[in-house]
Amino acid sequence: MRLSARSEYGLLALVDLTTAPGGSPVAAREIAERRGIPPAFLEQLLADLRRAGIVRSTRGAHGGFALARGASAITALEIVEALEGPIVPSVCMPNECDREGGCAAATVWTDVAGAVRDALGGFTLARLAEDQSRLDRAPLTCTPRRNT
Amino acid sequence: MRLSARSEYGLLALVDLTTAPGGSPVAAREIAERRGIPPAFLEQLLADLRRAGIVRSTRGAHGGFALARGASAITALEIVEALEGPIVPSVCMPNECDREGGCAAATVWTDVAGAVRDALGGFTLARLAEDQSRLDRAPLTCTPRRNT
DNA sequence: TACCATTCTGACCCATGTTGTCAGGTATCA
DNA sequence: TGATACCTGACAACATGGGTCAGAATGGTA
Repeated sequence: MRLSARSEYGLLALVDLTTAPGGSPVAAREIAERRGIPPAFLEQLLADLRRAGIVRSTRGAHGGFALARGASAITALEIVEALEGPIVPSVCMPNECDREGGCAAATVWTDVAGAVRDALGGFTLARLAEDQSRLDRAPLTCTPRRNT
Repeated sequence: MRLSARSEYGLLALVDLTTAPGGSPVAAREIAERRGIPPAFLEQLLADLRRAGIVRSTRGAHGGFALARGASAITALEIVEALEGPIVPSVCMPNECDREGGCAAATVWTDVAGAVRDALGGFTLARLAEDQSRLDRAPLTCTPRRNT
């Protein structure tokens, strides 16, 4: 029962973008270095976030990424779903279960999915960036599971 | 963001045990056949559930498994945690994050974990069994992701 | 126009986890 | 004593996740 590192990296990168001054784009490599994220991997994530309309990109020299909307209009739910697909805690969901009426387990998974969506939807990127800057002045280096 | 088939199978098997008459033990193979669960795999799950104190087993002829407690005293949370380990949605949880104060992402994962635990804790095995018998009279055959 | 910075895309690799299977051991009852 | 059924550990096949790499496309800048 866990989210992948994609969500972790994505949230960190977007918090980074939120604190970037003005609307000037930030290069992926710059974010990657600051946050300790593998650069090539981060590019993939940013591409997904762009396709989801969360981020906009400008190519060429002095290009990079910037938020497509205000940070208070972006929720953690959007980010996670953009990076991991829809929140579906099990294979046997109501409409995919072999049984017509669904089985009792399906109602459990539906409730869990709703709870997760509610929890994630309660966080805006603006709040996260605020929390972050309150947590520390030093550069953020939350580096989960780096293989040495 | 999903639970594995272990939880699915475990819930189905325990619902099956709940509706078993009296306290007489039910053989694992019997449950497996009725629910369409691979027998040897189910044995592993039942062993985990026994170690978690959710189920008690009696060996030998006419042996089998039965609930260790009343069905209203067993929650879906217990079952899922027994089969999949603790609900930890990400690697970077408060106490495991490299940063001392934790990063902003950690608070998100903590909230999500709490929401999932609450949702799962809201379901008792008794309610699930009741839901199930209300859903159908026919034998339950919720068979997720059978290969062919 | 030529060059460079940067995004973009797809293919690929490796480690790990999931979903089982199998063989044999052990306890209990008839 | 034999049949039944749990118990345990090893193992195999497959899917997924995490990450790398090469190269193409695009747009600023000199």
